Amino acid sequence: MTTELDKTFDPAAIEAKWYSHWEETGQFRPERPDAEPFTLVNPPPNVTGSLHIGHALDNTLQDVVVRYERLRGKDALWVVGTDHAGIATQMVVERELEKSQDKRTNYSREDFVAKVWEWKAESGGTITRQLRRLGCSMDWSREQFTMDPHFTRAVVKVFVDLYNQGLIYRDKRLVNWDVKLRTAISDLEVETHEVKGSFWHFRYPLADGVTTADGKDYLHVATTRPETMLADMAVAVHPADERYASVIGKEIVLPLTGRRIAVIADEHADPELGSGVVKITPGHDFNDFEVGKRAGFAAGEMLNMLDADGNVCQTSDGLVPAEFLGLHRFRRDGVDGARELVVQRLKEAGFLIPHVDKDGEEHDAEPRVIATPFGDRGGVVIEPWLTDQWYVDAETLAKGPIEAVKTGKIEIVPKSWEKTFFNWMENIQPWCVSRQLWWGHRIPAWYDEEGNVYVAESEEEAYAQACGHTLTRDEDVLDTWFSSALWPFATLGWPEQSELLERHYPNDLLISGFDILFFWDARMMMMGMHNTGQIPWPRLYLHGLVRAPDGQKMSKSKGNVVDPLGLIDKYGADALRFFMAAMESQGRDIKMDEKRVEGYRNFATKLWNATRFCQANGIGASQSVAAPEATLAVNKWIVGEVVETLAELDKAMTDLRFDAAANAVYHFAWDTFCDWYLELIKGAIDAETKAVAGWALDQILVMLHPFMPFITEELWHAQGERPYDLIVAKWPEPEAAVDAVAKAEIDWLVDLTRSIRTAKNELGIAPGARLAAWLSEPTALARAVMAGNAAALERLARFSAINIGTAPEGAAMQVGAGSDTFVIPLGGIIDIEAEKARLAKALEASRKEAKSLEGRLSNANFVERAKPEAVEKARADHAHHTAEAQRLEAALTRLG
RNA sequence: GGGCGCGUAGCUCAGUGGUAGAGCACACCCUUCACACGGGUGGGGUCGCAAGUUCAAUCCUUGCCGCGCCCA
Repeated sequence: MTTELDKTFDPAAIEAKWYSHWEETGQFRPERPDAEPFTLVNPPPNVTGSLHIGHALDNTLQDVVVRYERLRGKDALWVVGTDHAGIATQMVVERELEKSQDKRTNYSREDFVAKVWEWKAESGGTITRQLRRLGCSMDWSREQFTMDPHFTRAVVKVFVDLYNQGLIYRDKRLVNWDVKLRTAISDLEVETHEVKGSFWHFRYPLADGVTTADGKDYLHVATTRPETMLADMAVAVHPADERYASVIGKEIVLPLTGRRIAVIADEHADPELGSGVVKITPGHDFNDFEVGKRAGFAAGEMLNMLDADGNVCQTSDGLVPAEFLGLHRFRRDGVDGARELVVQRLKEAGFLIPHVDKDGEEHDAEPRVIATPFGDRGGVVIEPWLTDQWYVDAETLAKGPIEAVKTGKIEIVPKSWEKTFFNWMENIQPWCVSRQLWWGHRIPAWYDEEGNVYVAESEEEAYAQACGHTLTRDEDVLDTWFSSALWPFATLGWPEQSELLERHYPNDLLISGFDILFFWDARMMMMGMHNTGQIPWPRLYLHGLVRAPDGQKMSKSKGNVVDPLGLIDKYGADALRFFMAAMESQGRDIKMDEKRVEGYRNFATKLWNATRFCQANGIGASQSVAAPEATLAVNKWIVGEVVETLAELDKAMTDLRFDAAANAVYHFAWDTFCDWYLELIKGAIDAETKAVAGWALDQILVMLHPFMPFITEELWHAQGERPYDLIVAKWPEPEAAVDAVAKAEIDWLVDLTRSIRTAKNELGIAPGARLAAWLSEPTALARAVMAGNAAALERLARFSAINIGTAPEGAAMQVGAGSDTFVIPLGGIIDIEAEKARLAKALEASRKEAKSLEGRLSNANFVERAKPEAVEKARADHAHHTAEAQRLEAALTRLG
């Protein structure tokens, strides 16, 4: 029994119902112990996050894959969870506190962390609820969080193991310091932007009466960061720069501090740039740090003049004048900082070399565009800062993944990303993994009174190592990406060798945006291969960004973000999902196009109404997975069309061509099934046709289900009693082949129908007019169709009668189908000249084609050297067009 | 500066070594008993420019122009 459907399709009415049904009945991961496993892990969204359009794309693609594999009978597991997102989450909770004039430092670390957990319990589930609205079928019963106890154990073990293997170490070097968030960040979290700045020129006086070769008693240095001169430790010139050969090893008396610093030779100084002299501040510049090391300064000796907030502090030699202490590094909130004061004092003391512009005017500095590093979270200028941090030896860990991608053990789709991947991996820098935050995985390292470090999985073990020393635990936490890098295996229970892990690791595929290729994907490869000895997944699919309609990147500040939930409210989750899949053509960015989402909502409605038609005609749920027996050409034909569509769909899914897969089902459902099959069977729906039509509709529902899970599940049940829900139905197995004879007959019928419609339209005859047709010498094909599909033929072609024989003299319209020509007398109804013009136009087109093909075929080079298939096709096309031209000529002759 | 990618119908995008397709938009027709969130028909492209390879190039090669992204 079918359930009667409403006239209008309302997505909202069915979405919530089916989702909770699936989830409550455990169908996102049915028990399939004997089935082949299929595993996908979801890039864990930030626990602070809410669903944006990028998540909608990413998760739709994953859900399409998972539902597809589940329908194909696999033990499909889609791992889901959230990421504790260290900085982001801490910021959210700190902002909450600020609302009541409160702040983090009013609490103990333990109390603050407890507050974060409270926040998570109350507000951390937003995005997971939203993923449900999108219809995503992840296994919520095993939902994970990167700070779950078992996950934390995995993180600690990896840290300790890597430390013991010498792949994690503590080092004093420059880090990217975010002065707003007061933490180190990794180089990936730094974004370089070009900003307008200044370039100042100074005189650095030579000490002890030394002069340069050309008699100057100073060296000319230039800088975009004058404040750092308070911590200058040297001035460098190129060793081969003859201008300065005589002053190498001599000293400078640094203005303001009076510090005596040496002139050193280092290839970092480029003789071509400016004066060829550069100031060296090893404690505040990455290049200078390297120069400083080469000049013999140990990291511990390098001068530091800034505190964690970016304010000036006293250097270890105590030479920074008091008036600078406490000033911010540069102008902030309208208040001048150390930069401005340094320039002012140097100018007053005559050390500033003014910049003369092209109009001859003097300025303190030369305007310049400067590539400046900013923190991606805090948004402030990053300060290279000398601190002790923990580093992962990424270079060593990268070797396995590089090899895996090179040998094809890991395939990156689309392949064009491989070059980018290699370029980054082969030049990878030590990965700074410590963060000066309270929220996160605390680093399992303890220090004794003398500063010796003990790395252990627990405090007890650390004490055991420390032989009676009193220990203090490292204050820092780990980079969030350090833990999410373990996602493919720690979510499955690693380090325990559980059955789950055994079965589902390596995973089968990872789908992510290309923007996290380095942040996450590459690090999963490193951590996965190092810790488990196996690749995390054999395939990595990278998709692009969803852009605003005008092609711009969506951002809150631009105000051009499109809310996926709003689109779901308006058009339904199925429509949004179908849009995402249909637009995803391997890696290209997707421009938001709401009209297109609307179009897919229309598609859903079309399917809804097609089902209503079926119901009204006694077409219900199919009784078998295999195609029913068919004797009628239309039925044989539609079975064959299902077979072909299925092959197309499977091929597309194998290739991860989501657009091709979506379009294959769309085209079959709308064009083939609705526009032709249903029209062909109308008025002649016998038992066989009911069975075949019901089966064909079911195949649409199954094939479409990965893309549009809600409406398909609704219609699946509306069609009658079912042994199981669609979500766990059987993937089509028609056990039938394409019937070439049936196909030829239906193609002929379609061809005829189109020709008649076109002719009527061009001649201004009402489309519904029923006309008698004459066929003088029907082909075998025409006879077969007339015998087997008489009802459909009359219905679609709108014939009142088909007469075999010669048509009576007089005005007539002539239409072709295959090699047959129908003559349709239209005495008095049409303008003969109009019909002649119509035929003449068609004749011209056919002749032109035939001539072009003839030209090609008469070219000996083509016939001899082209592929045989190409020649064969050209011959066939030529024959067809020649015949068509003859047919049209005859038709014109007949009109006189 | 290095790397990657893009430029195909008005718009958004597929595509193939044998002279191009989809959706939307547009024009005209249709209140045909599933659907106007529909049906039918049609117009519209020198496939960025130039040279080369080839019997044949939108598809391959090179250069140029324009646009975007990543890295330094």
